[in-house]
Amino acid sequence: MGTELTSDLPSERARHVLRILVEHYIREGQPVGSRTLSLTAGLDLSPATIRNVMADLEDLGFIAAPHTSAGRIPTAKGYRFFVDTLVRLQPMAEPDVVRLQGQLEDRFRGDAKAIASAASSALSALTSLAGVVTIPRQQKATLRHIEFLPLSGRRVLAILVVNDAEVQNRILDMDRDYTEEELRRAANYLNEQFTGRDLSEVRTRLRANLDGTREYMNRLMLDSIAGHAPKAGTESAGYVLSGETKLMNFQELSDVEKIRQLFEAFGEQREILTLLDRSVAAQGVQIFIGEESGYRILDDCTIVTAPYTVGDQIVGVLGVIGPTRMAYERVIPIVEVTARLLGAALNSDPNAGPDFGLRPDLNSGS
Amino acid sequence: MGTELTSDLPSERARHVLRILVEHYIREGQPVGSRTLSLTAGLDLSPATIRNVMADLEDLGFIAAPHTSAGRIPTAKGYRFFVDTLVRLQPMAEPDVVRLQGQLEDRFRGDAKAIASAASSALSALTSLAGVVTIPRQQKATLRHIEFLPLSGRRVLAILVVNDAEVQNRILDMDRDYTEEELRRAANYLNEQFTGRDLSEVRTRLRANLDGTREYMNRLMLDSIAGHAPKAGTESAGYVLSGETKLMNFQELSDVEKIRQLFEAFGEQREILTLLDRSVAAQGVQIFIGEESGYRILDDCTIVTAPYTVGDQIVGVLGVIGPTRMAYERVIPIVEVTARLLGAALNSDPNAGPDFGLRPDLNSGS
DNA sequence: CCTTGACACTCTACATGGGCGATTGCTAGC
DNA sequence: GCTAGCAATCGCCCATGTAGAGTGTCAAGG
Repeated sequence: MGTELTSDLPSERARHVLRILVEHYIREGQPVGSRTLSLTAGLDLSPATIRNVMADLEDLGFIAAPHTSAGRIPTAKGYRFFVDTLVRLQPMAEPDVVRLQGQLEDRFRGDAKAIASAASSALSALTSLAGVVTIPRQQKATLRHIEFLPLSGRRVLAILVVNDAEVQNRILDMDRDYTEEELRRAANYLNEQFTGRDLSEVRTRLRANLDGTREYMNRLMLDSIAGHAPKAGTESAGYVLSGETKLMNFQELSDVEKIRQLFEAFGEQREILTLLDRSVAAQGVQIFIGEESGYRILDDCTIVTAPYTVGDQIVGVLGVIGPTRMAYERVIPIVEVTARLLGAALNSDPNAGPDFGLRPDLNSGS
Repeated sequence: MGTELTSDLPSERARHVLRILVEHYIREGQPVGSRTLSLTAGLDLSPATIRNVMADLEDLGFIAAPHTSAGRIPTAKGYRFFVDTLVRLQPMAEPDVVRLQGQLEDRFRGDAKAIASAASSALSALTSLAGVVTIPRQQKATLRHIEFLPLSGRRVLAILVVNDAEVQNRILDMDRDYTEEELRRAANYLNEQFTGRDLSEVRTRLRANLDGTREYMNRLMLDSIAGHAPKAGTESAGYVLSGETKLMNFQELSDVEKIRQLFEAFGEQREILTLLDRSVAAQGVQIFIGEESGYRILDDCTIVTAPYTVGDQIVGVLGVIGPTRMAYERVIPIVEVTARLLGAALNSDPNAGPDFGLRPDLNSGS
C-alpha cells in the first residue's frame, strides 16, 4: 500500500470499500467489520485484506472505531467524501413526486405559512426525518388598494391590499398629526397612480418624487409600503419545523439529554436559522455534516438544505435535519425535488404568497 | 387497626402519614420506607407502627409498592386525596408575583398570541414544567372601519379595523357579483351606522334588519363580521406550549419512547385541547392526575389548569403539564395566580379606553 | 509486492452468583 | 394499641466467567 498512503485520497479500491461501508452502516446502524465487508463488498477479498484497506481509511480519517473490536463507522469526513464523490443518488419514485406536487398545490390557496408547513410535513414524511422550511418571502407584490386611518398619538394605520386578496397592515409613527382628509387624499393619490403596479416600482417612483411639493405625503406613503424590503422575515418566526419527534427514533439520538438540547435548539431558532441562511448563498443542495455546522448541539446531526426560487429569485430555504447516519442517497433527491416543486407551486400563482414583513393573519385563508 | 379499616377514609393519623409520604416522594423521587417516615413524620411512632398505617393506606389504594422492599409511592388516587384535602398550599413569593405581573403587562402591546406565549413561558419558568396557554378568544371588538373590495369570481374581500388598530380580513363567497359602487355604499352604510359599536351589537342589529329592503346587502355585511363569534380561535393553533423540554429532566419520563409519544401528542393538539376545554367548565384550578385524563399517553402526567377571565367572561385556559410527581403545593398557586394576573393584564388596557380588548395575531407572526 | 490464512489479543455484551442493604409482614410482648 | 424483634423477600451492586466479534500482525504463498 505504498502508493496510496502518500496521497490524501484513498485508492479506487479503498473508495469502493468506503462506499460499501457507509451504505451498510447507514442501513444497519451498526459498526461494520471486515468480515461483513469481505462478504458484501463484491470485491472477492479476504477479511484480512479488507482490514488493511480499513486501516488505511482510518489513517486518512474517513472511518473510526468506537472501540477495539467493534468494526468501523464513518467519520464526518468520511460522510463528506461519501456524499461528495461516492454516493449513488436514487431518484425519487415517480408516484411520490406526483403526490408531493399535489400536496403542495393543494395547500397553495392558503397563506405562506400553510404552504411552508405542507412542504415541511411532506419532507418529514418522505424522509422520516425532521423537515424544516423557511417561510417564503415574496418578492412580487402588486398594489391593489391602500387605505390610511388616523390613530391616537401621531400614529397612522396603513392598510394595504396586495396581490389581489392579501391584506397587510402596519402602524406608522409620524412626525405630526394628519387629518382624515389629508390621509384620504394620500390614499386616493396612491390608488389612482399606482394600483396594479409592483410595490418596488411604487417605492422607486415615490422616492423620485421626494423632492417635490408633496414631500411630507411622500414620506407617509413611502413608510407605508416600506418593510417590504428583503430584510424582513428574518426577525421573528422564520421557519416551520415538523416531524422533529422522528429524530427520537434514532439510537444515536436516543440519549434523552441530547434530544433535549436538540429540541431546545429548535425552540431557540437562532442557530438553525443562521445555518439555513448560510445555504441561501449556494445554489442547489447543500449539506452540513456533523461538526461542519459549527454548532456543538448538531454534532451528531446532518442538515440537508436547498434554496427554492420563484422566478429566479431565491425566496426561501428548505431541508431536513437528521442524524449524520441518514439515507443520503434518498434524502438528497427528495430535498432537491421538493425545493423545485415548492418553487414551481409558488410560481404558478401570484395570488398566494404573502409579502415579507407582514405575516398572514388569522382570519383570512387559514 | 380495627376501626379505620371499615371506612373508606383514612384515619387522621393515616392522613398525616400520607401527607408526609407524598411530600417526601415529591421532593426526593424515591419510594419512601417506614423508617424514613418514622423519622420525619414528627409523630414519634416506631417504624413498625408506621408500617401498619402504611398497610392500611395500601389497602385503601392510596399508595403502592413498586416491588417488595422498596418503600411506597403514591398512586393516582393517593395524589388525588393529597391535592384535595391534604396539601398545604405555598403562596407564591411576592417578588415572583410582581415579576410575573410585569412580564404579562410588558407583552401586552403585542397580540394575543404574544401574551399567551409570555404567560406560557412564565409558567414554565416558575414551575420547571411545560406551560400551556390557550390563545384568548376575544369577546369584545369595536368596529372602527370597514372596507370591501371586489375579487374575481363573486368573491369579496372584507377588511375590518376593530379596536382601534387591529386589522382583520376575510374573503366572502357571494351569490352574485357586486359592483365597486355597491360595495362602497355598503361600506359607507356600515361605517356611518356602526363605527364605535361592538361587533356583536352590529351583528344583532343587522340581523334585525334582515327582512328589510337592504336584504342582500345585509347578507354581505353579516358575513363580513361573522367569524368573530366565540367559535373563532379554536380551529387553528389553539394553544401555546413552552418549556416542553423541561419534562425530559424527570426520570419518570426519561424513557425516550414515552417522551416521543408525549411530544407527538403535543403536536397533535387534539387531546390536550379537549382536556383544556374540559376545564373551561369548572371555576378555579382543576387538576387531572395520571389516568384521570383518560389519555393513555398522559398516564404518568398531571395537568393543572385554570381558566382566565376578562370581565366575567372566561376567555381561555392556562396551566402546566408535568409528571404526576410534581410540587403541587407550589404549582397550584402559581397556576392560580397566573390565571388571575393574565386576566387582569388583558382587562386593563394601557393603550386605549377601558374596553379595548385584545388584538389577535396580525402583525406579529409566529 | 500484494494477498491470505492463522493466531493472539482486546473489548463488549451477557449471564451468573453471592453479598449487602432496605423494607416488609408477622408475632409476641408490653 | 403500640412496639420490638425477627425472618423473609427482593432489588441492587459487583465481581467473575464466558462467548462473540473484530482487530492487528506475521509469515507464507502467488
